[in-house]
Amino acid sequence: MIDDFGASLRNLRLKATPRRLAILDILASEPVYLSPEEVWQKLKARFKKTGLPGVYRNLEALAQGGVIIQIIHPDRKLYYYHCRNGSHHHHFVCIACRKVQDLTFCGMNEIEQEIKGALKGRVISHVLQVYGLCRECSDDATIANEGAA
Amino acid sequence: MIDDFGASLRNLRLKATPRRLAILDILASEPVYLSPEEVWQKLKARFKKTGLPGVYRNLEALAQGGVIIQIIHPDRKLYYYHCRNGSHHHHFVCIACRKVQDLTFCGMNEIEQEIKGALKGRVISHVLQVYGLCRECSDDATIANEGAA
DNA sequence: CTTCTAAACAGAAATAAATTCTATTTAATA
DNA sequence: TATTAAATAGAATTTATTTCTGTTTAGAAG
Repeated sequence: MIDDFGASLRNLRLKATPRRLAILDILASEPVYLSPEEVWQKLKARFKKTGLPGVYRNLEALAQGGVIIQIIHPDRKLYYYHCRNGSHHHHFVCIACRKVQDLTFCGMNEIEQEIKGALKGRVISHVLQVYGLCRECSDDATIANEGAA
Repeated sequence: MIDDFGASLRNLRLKATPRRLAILDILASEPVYLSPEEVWQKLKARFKKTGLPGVYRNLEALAQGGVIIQIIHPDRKLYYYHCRNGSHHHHFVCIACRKVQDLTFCGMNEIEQEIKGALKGRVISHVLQVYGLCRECSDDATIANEGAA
């Protein structure tokens, strides 16, 4: 299945500009999340003229439209990731290799119950993200530790 | 029950300096989260000489030690909140009045199962935070809407 | 295929949250 | 009370991110 970025953009009333399509292509080709600066570096390989503010603007618009997602990172910088899975879900983020993996469980139903019931509040949005080591990086760490021991 | 900030700090091997205790007192007196800048403003009312870098350093050290918590905010700025509840839990944050309320549900057991099982990864940490309107702000919004209709 | 217009853009400049640095002070321990 | 590592003030700096201005362009309409 090939992603039709043009259609995604049309749905969002965003013009399918070469830079915008390239940014999507760059993100979709990566199994890891990228910083705006990194996206820009890769974009510069495809366009002689291209500015960082445009990258920021595009990433924000695409994330706003749900075509890509923002990664909440402990270092407080922005990162972006293209996620093929369109339905609501959360991510397990490897802090070593930056790989992103989908999670199926999201306890928001229970939490929403609690907020509506006990707190009588209204939920607008939520963030849930799990940090750790993916299988490969976990194995590496084990080997490294064994070597050191 | 009165919080013994001195004991908390001793446990963390942090000196109980007047500024540090005042920062804790300021945060513990607020039902809402504060920015470092706001903490500084309140601290300046108590000390003639006091600098913003010191506030940042203290807030970071205290959050590191778990005496206060960092609020992950959509505006990507840092906020801090003193939470009396020492056990693991998450928060419902009102984006209108900044009030913070404890949540009891945390689906990390299920998620940890999923990560260990299907993904064979290792969990290090997680963030879960819910944004919305608290009961009071929710009521206000309803009244405002009715007035407008 | 042209014309038109709002959106997208480059590049420079600005913003401001957060951090680093150096010299000075101070809390905690003996 | 002497000692010392930690904490601090205040100035300077960093840097991710945003704003601004003039130019270009994608997409719609004719």
